[in-house]
Amino acid sequence: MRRVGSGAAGAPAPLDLEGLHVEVALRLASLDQRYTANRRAILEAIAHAGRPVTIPEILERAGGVPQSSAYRNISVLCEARVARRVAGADDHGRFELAEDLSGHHHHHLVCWSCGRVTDIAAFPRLEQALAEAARLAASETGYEVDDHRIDLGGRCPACLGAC
Amino acid sequence: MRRVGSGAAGAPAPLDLEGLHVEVALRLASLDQRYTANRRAILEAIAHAGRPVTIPEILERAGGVPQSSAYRNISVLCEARVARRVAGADDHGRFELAEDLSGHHHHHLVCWSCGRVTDIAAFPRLEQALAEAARLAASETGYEVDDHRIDLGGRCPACLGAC
DNA sequence: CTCAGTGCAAAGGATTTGCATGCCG
DNA sequence: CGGCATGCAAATCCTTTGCACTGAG
Repeated sequence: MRRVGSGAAGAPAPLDLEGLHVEVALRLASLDQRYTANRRAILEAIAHAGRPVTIPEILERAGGVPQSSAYRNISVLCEARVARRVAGADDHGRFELAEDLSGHHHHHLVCWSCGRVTDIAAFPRLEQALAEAARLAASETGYEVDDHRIDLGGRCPACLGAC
Repeated sequence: MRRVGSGAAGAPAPLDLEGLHVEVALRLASLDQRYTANRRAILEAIAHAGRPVTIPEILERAGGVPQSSAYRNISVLCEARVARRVAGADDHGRFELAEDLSGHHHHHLVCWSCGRVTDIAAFPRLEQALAEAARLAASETGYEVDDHRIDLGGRCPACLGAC
């Protein structure tokens, strides 16, 4: 589990767990939701992964949380804008910490062979061009554009090796 | 490589169905696959949609094709690089014609409220910045990057109205 | 005490697969 | 002919839900 693009090994973005929990509790509270042990476990599993994780991965990392609770709580965390659902190569749910909590805007590098997803840092130039494109697209289509996703696709080193 | 159609910017390029079928047959043949009636029906359904469609939508448009055949054939068409799977707001499969067949590189505008996906034209500046980002990401991660996807997210006019 | 959260099990949907048959090459 | 493609049905897999129970406020 490594992050690409920011910080030293192990502790990339200054993830202040304590502050994180406080903020999460706050956001949950605003929806009249509690910050329970299960939710903490799931939140930490996601926060520590450093890349989008699937439900099975969350279950492994959050040990002891039943599947149904994981699904239910992930859903709550997403509603509270604490987590975010992202799509990988396959059509199975992957989740990551909300960007305003993880502290760094990033995009994804997806291996279309094994489905692995790696975070990559955002590029200012890219963001700028994208913002412009979003404005134009919004005015052309009438959509209210408030988010974007950039995924690069390819094959990861492991899959390249297994060629 | 061939390009089908000659459309001006904005309007969907008029699809040359005949040439399209020839090219598709060719790509299938290279995988020792036949271009059967079902596959034609599915291909045309996708080609005419002008935006990523779900399996149910394909079934409607391709009338008479059984679900299992649709799934199996979509899979084959994707392997043959004739179709492409794209992810929408939910985690259900959406498919579109390969870009080198539809003739215009584009991105997607996804409504996270109703799941609708609208094609939007690509922006040169964005593509350029993206290419640069891809190069850098590849060298940092060891991935072989050969594809990208940009999705803008927001709410479509209909959903904005239903607010 | 009350209500949100929990956990189990069963339900639901989408997607995949086994198998006998049909059709193209 | 031989093998790929087909259709149907059954199997799988991921995800959601119903319901009774537990725990925090």
